[in-house]
Amino acid sequence: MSTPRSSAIHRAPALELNAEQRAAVAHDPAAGPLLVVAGAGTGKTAMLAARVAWLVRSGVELRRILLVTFSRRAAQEMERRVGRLLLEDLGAPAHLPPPALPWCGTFHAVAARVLREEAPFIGLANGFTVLDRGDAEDLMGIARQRAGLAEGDRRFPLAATCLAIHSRQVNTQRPLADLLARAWPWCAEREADLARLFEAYGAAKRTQHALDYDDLLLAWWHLMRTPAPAARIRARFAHVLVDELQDVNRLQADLVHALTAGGAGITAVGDDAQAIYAFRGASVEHILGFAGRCKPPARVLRLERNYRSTPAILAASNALMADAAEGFAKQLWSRRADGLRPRLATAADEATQAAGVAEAVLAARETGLALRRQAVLFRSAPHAAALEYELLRRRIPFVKYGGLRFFESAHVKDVLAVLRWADNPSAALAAWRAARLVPGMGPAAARRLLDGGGERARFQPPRAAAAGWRALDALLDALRGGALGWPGELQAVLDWYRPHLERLHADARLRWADLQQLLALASAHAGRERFVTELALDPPAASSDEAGAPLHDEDYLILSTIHSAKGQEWSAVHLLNVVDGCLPADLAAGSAAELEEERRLLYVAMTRARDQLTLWAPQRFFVTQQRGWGDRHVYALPSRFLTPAVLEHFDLDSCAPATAAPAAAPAAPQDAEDGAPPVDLMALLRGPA
DNA sequence: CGGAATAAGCTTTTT
DNA sequence: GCTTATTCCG
Repeated sequence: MSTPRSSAIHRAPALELNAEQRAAVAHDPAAGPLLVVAGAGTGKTAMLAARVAWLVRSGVELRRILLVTFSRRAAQEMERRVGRLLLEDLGAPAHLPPPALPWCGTFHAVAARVLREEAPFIGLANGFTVLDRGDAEDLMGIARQRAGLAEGDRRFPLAATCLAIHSRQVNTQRPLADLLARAWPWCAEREADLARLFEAYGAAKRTQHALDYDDLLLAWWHLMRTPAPAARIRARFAHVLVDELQDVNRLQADLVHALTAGGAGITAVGDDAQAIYAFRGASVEHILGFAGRCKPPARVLRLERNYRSTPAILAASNALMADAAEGFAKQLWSRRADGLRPRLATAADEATQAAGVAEAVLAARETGLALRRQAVLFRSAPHAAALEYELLRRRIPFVKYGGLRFFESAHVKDVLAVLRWADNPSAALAAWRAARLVPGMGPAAARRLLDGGGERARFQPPRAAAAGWRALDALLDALRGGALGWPGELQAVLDWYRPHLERLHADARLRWADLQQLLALASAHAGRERFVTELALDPPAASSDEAGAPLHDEDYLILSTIHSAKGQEWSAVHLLNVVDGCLPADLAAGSAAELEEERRLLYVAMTRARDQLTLWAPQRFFVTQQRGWGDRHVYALPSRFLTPAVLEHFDLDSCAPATAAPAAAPAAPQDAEDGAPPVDLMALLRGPA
């Protein structure tokens, strides 16, 4: 494995901006809106932060600046950077707490805040709850069952699919029939039923005063079309800065324009080459057409000097995008020293790939490159399964972003449901979930409870459930009593839940450990109410992120889906499964547009690397995930995006099969011996794989 | 009515 | 492997 050169590590200058960046930072808002097309690694975040600081310096109050970012992670980063710049401006010592950006967050988080303030004016319950995706799915599932759609000889799409269709419809504002024909052709004949189901779903949300993610945007949008509140909101923000404009959907784009008159005071930033959220209703047309939609048309500036990657990595990335269809033409360049050529490593199979990555990561660490400055990226979460196993076996600590989340596991949801129910007695979903944990309480009894408005006092449990019900009832009373304190309340729920956990799950021990983590996480929050609401909008991004707080003192490797890696950078990047079927993904290779998005995904992944980039291509796969193939393996070809013109920029080599490791083969369960550290196989089996 | 056992379909990416 | 529907038994 090649070694990194420590001298090759550069930081984008935080204070010195280049001419293009300076022009963007100091663009006079009075001269009209501004669009900055900023390529990967061109110091976009530094520029945005500097612009906020510049606005403040020119007399704008912080609370009149709205900064919409794509993820909560990006919002925090922005807050940190702006804070630092403002402190410098003040000449204040760096250890002082930086000033907070009061209006900085995702579209959804900002929407929730705006709606809370405006709720009384638009007939929305002030204490509305926000449904996370799991909640929304459950609710859709209940509506689906109630509507009787599940019966009969024809299958009806699953709750999750229904929700996806509904969400797409809301976010693109297009007719249902259109969407079905395009993306879910096998559901087309159920159009009428789906429409009926969505009605019922909407009604259920209304009676519960609950908003799902899409409703947050939709309600905000309606608000902006109502003169009085719209005027109030517009008056509140003098400047609107929008990051990642290429990943905005129709509703969000409309919101951006609605927030200002003709685009006055808008600064939008994005890169059409990094658009990777079409599946969520995003479309590049919003960035491509942005300037023209503003009155007067927005000024367009480009940032093309890359501060992040070596020319060797940039050349490969540029070559990849040279094959792409249209967009803003740009060619990234860098003044860094050439650096190592990117590497394309072929491996016999995924286990060999995993071993190769682990060895490369360790070798780099030996040369002084900390684990957290390296990352392993992949298209979808299961691709990392073999690697996770290998890292556990070798005791290499890691944190994984994306994929199945901690808060989506059944046991965590159970516990949270009890807390939510205590928090809001009319939270039907929470009650529905929590009540059925009591043995003897089935769907019929739970429905009876809900039909009675969820009122516990007047509910008669089935005789078999009497004792269990009394315990739950007492627990809820205790939670509402407020004498337990926080996180004592959670502790009480856990004590109550433990026997149920053991009754319901064979792997109760592991799940119990998760719940202990939940407890650790909870102590960082102020109280039950805050914990429950904050969790719906901002669940920790990684499975062991905040939950595994002790890990933060140590060094650990980053594993992340490409989507979750957006806006991040690492010195060394490994990209797994750069193979047809994985990248591009089978499911996404249907249309030319989808294929282009897969190409951009590869581009995003490659441009995360500062100094070293390795693409991996295993040749043989055990296809457990695909239907019809059973346990057989399949031979894969390198990704179709690796054309000869692209490969010119790579060094090719093949990774020998793992040396001493029959252990690495996923099909061999007999390797618990040989002095290797005990591996938590169950954790893996329970994981996203 | 409740619940265990069985059968069958379904699996990307995220706020 | 997961969820969901169905079947059968107490």
